[in-house]
Amino acid sequence: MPAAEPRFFRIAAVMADPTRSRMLATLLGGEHRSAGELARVAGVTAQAASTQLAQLVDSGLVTVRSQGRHKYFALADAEVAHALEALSLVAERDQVASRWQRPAYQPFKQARRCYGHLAGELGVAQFEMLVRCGHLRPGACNPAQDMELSDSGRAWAAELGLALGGTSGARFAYPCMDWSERKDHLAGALSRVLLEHYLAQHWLAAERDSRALKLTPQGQRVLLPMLASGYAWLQAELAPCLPPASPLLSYPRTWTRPPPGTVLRWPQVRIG
Amino acid sequence: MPAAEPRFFRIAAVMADPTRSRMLATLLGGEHRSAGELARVAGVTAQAASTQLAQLVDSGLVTVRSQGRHKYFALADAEVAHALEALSLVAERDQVASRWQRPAYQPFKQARRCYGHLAGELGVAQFEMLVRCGHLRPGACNPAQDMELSDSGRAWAAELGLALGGTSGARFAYPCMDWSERKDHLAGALSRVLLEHYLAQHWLAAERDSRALKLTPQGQRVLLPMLASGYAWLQAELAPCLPPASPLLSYPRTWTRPPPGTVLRWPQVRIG
DNA sequence: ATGTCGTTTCGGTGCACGCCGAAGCATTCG
DNA sequence: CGAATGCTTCGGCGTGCACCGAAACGACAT
Repeated sequence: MPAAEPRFFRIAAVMADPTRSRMLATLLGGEHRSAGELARVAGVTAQAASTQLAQLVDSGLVTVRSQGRHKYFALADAEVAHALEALSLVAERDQVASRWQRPAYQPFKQARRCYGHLAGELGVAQFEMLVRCGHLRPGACNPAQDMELSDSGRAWAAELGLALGGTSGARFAYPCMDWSERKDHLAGALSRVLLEHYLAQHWLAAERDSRALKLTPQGQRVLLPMLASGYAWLQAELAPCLPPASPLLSYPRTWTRPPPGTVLRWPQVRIG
Repeated sequence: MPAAEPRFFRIAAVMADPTRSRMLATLLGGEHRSAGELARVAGVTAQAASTQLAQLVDSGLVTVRSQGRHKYFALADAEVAHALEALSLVAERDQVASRWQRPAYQPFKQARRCYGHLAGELGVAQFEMLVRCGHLRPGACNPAQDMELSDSGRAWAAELGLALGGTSGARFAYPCMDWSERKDHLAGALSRVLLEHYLAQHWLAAERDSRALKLTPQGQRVLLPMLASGYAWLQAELAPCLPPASPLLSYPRTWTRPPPGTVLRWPQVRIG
């Protein structure tokens, strides 16, 4: 007798088409996109896109919102995003060294959206800075997966001018494996607010039709040292298991490893 | 211009076939299976199975080992298992209430293998017991994802007669989202040793051609109260967000919630 | 109203691929 | 050695499905 029918293959089948996968990869940024945009990004005619999008919606991977004569599509939820990331992690397994060094993928590797939060080298740097500085720690009620801000973390957020009011409902903060870096970055409501803040401050700029994010000159001055500072001594510490460094993070490193047990605080950054 | 070609769709395509998905689901148990076994489980002829298995190997999802005239297949690594679990999590989203209550899926929901470790209700109970009793805590070097045994945890393991020698190399312990329970269970080397121990003690018995695990009468007497005890007050505490209880875990609950901060120890269990 | 734009439906084409039966190699055993 | 077992390769069949062109539908604009 054959085994109990697994159900995941239906979901896999929806993800298994190049056109649909391009659409999903675009939506993985976490923004809403119209059917036309997605058709263009996927490189097919509008008719084809319409059919594929209908399948994505039927399967529950994607949600739609009609607005006038437009239709806006978005990933259904974080679990879908997570599944896509997990697949990418497997798919890019052997590619870490080669693929990511090709110039076309550099912006993507450096910083990109991942379901509304910051991923890539900058995302990993952000996460490690927060954890290593003691701003972020395992949550009290679910220490296995959820994270929470410490006192110093809340101070850091306040200093940054972050509005943490509207973060109820969704999970606040949790680690998410980054498939280009193969290390964790930060996911959850906190991370979304952070990215929105970075964009509002014009430290990062969104590329059209892409999940890639570009560091602006102001970002180079303010954001990069903030995130990379925690990364500097980290990189020295973890050197053996790190992939070759990207030029992006070869920012002057002035920080030295603090004595163990020290709770670090990000040095005063005044935002104009 | 079309977007950068995502690569995950190739992996998804391999998982998207019913036959291959049945094979993968079987291998998700973590054991090696011969081509013939997999053909039988998938309900196809040997030729068809051979073709599909070749694709699974080519794609890197599965590894092979030849032994005489047999070929033994296994999942390539934990990342593949993780991707399959993540897909299942999406695929079973709406099914939690209905599907899992059908009698045919009960044994599967109660206890099963997940890449060599214990999953299902028992797996979740085990994880929550370990965390809530203070035996397992966030790891020192990677608090975000890895876990480690506390002193009480090591004592508990020693008491159980666990051999933790051969657990170097692979990740020691980390949480893994259970797609039938939608809560974490324990993954990693520790978890594998635990499951092997349970099987060696004949507390759990493996089903043929299936990932389902069956609680033996001895298991009901010894293992179930050990795992469910931590679950008892937990269930009361988390009642609002818990799915309807399974008959499996309606074991008499004698434990009450300890005062906060208490480090719990599993009461003496002497194993004959 | 008429035109424009974004999206959908229809009919038809072509390719990819999963299956089986039969035959072909290996390995093990009597 | 020949028979049995486990797996693989080959040829052919059938189906599913992604695509396009053409046409239709709806919302908005002038």
